[in-house]
Amino acid sequence: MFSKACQYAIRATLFIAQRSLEGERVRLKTIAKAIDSPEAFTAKILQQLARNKIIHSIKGPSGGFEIADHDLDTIRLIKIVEAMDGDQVFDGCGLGLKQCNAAKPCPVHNKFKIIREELKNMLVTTNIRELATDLSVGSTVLRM
Amino acid sequence: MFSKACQYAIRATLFIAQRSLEGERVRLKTIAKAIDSPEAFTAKILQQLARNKIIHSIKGPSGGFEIADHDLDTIRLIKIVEAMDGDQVFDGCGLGLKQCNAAKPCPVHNKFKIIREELKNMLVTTNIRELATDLSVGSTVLRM
DNA sequence: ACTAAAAAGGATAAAAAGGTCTTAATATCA
DNA sequence: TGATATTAAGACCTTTTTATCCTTTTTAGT
Repeated sequence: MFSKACQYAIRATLFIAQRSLEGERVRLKTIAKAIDSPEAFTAKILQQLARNKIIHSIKGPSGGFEIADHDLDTIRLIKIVEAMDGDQVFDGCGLGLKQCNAAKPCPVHNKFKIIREELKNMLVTTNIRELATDLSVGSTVLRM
Repeated sequence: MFSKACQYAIRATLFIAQRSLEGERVRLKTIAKAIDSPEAFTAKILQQLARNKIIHSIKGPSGGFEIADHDLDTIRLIKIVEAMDGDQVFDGCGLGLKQCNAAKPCPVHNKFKIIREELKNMLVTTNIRELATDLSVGSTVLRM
């Protein structure tokens, strides 16, 4: 469904969010260990998230990554997915047909449409605070 | 959502099905042109579909590909998707977590679950005759 | 100012996906 | 039976994705 980079990005964002709720800033190494991802690759992903204003990065000793409290409410899952994978997940034809649209639908157009719309809706309505809070309450882990 | 190979596979299968409805057998070249896919790559995909008993291949002059009439009803979209992409599309965690399940769900588990189930349900209930018939009735094309 | 700790960025490598080409196998038909 | 048309199969190439490594930049603390 999503690229590996996108999956790491969501896991990393949730972990940072959870720590940000507690007022803590986290370093790359900590994040990579926590979400069980390759450290160097994760660094690239965090850069991309920072460029897209999804997380905030601080250089230097005692630096790291954090998410401002008010961003926890405004940042939705879709923002992460779009930053990493673009929008071809929910837009575009399920069969890869460029000319497929409501006026000239491919045979599975309408069947896919419903699912894509639900997926998009879910991503648009889910914010980071909600997920991070769930994460803190439950015993769930972001590792593999 | 699906790999390119899977998209080509669905398009090819639908095209073959449509022709099979008319009692016609189609050659690789015809298929590749009809669905606008690279010929050599399509050949490989057709082999895979044949090995998975989704289509039937006939060698030699006047050979080609076809789908037996009764198969048009029994073959569902999911069979194609599973043959090409495996089952990680609807099974497996949206965040790539191996340990994620209902007992120990990741934060987005339940949100994804609904969508995955609907996707799977759609693929399980959609058969090839239905789609091929739609294709014949409408003016829609399988090309890009 | 100096040092150490952190992220940023560039170059490169490995793996997977996407795609091509050549040869073999098989079937038809003169 | 032999020539030919067609798919099958596997080797090979290309591009994209995933991943690593090394150097540079920034910054806090001393």
